[in-house]
Amino acid sequence: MTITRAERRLRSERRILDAARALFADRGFERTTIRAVAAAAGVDPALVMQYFGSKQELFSRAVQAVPTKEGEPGEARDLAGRMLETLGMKLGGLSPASLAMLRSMLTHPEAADAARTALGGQIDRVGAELPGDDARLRAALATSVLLGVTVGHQLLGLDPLRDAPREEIDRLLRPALLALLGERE
Amino acid sequence: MTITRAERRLRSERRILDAARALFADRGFERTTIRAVAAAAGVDPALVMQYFGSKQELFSRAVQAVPTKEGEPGEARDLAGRMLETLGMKLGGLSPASLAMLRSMLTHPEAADAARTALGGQIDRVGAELPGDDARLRAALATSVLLGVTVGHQLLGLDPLRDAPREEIDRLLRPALLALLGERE
DNA sequence: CAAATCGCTCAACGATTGTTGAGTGTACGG
DNA sequence: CCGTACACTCAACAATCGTTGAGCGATTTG
Repeated sequence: MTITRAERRLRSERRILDAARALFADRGFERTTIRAVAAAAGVDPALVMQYFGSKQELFSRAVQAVPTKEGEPGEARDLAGRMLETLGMKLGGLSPASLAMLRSMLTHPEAADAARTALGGQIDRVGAELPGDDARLRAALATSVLLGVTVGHQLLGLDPLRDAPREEIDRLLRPALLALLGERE
Repeated sequence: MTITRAERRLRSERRILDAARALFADRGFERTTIRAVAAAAGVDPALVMQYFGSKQELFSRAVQAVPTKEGEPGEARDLAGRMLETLGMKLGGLSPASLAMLRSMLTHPEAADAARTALGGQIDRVGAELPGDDARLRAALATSVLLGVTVGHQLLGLDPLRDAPREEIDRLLRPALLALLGERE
């Protein structure tokens, strides 16, 4: 029942990271102040600096995705289904870390780099499974399509998307994705 | 050859607006400082305030789209073609005003409102031309699809999209759009 | 031609921000 | 049980930001 010192530290660090993720996710990098993160974590602003060194470093740490365990429940077999899962169009939605990155990707250079890297990885992975010499372009378009729906749904909150059940979105999106990926499968 | 006083004022106002649009478009609202806008326009920061009242008001004015003349050259007849044109996937790309709005839409509340309004209008317009009771959802998805490609292409600069000629993107995107809009036409 | 008007600049204020260094109290190791 | 180490706070600094009010000089007006 006694809480060791190292444990206290880890606990504080996690509370700060959680608060930072939440704030970064719904206000973006610039509008999120270290003081606000500290307040939300019930901690002094100086402690945040002491643990993470700078606001930028805090952001980087907050955005680092918790390693997704391979072979999750819904595990889809076809490429389109896997893509729909990856970008959170199914199941419970995106992680706070991903949302934080997406929220700032248009206005914060480091977030843009992270987004380019993440999306680039997805593009390469999908492109490798497609035939033809426009495979990469098709993959990039398919990834951008899901990015757009995610942005419209999770970040902008477009009414028709917010109101629609996720399976309905999935159902309408799948044929479009298949058309993009080359009509095969 | 003499420049009247009113003319000088209009000229300065336009230079400020142009500079503001350019800076808002590539750094977003928060990272764009009034001092930077003034410097780019060759003017004192106080003048910007005097003309526009506040940074927010400057942003609103800078984002106001120049009224698009109806019936432009490329004038496409089918719905998919018109959508592709509207979101700048064809021709010369988006206006600086639109880019400025899109750049800030995830992090600046007023820009988000503007984006929701603009995209909502497009959704209504497209949805009105579709049959079925999921018309609005289909329209919202189609609009989000183009939003995603625009974001990936113009704002994030994803390599495969940057390198591809616009007609190629158009060619690959059209079947996907048609699949989303209901397979008709 | 005198006076009012107007485009425009200068200098500064107040608030907020990220960041820092000194200090405090308590768990820890010997 | 004592001294060290460490989690944590307090107070402040320096820079930057949006914003303001006074003032200058040229142009317009009567």
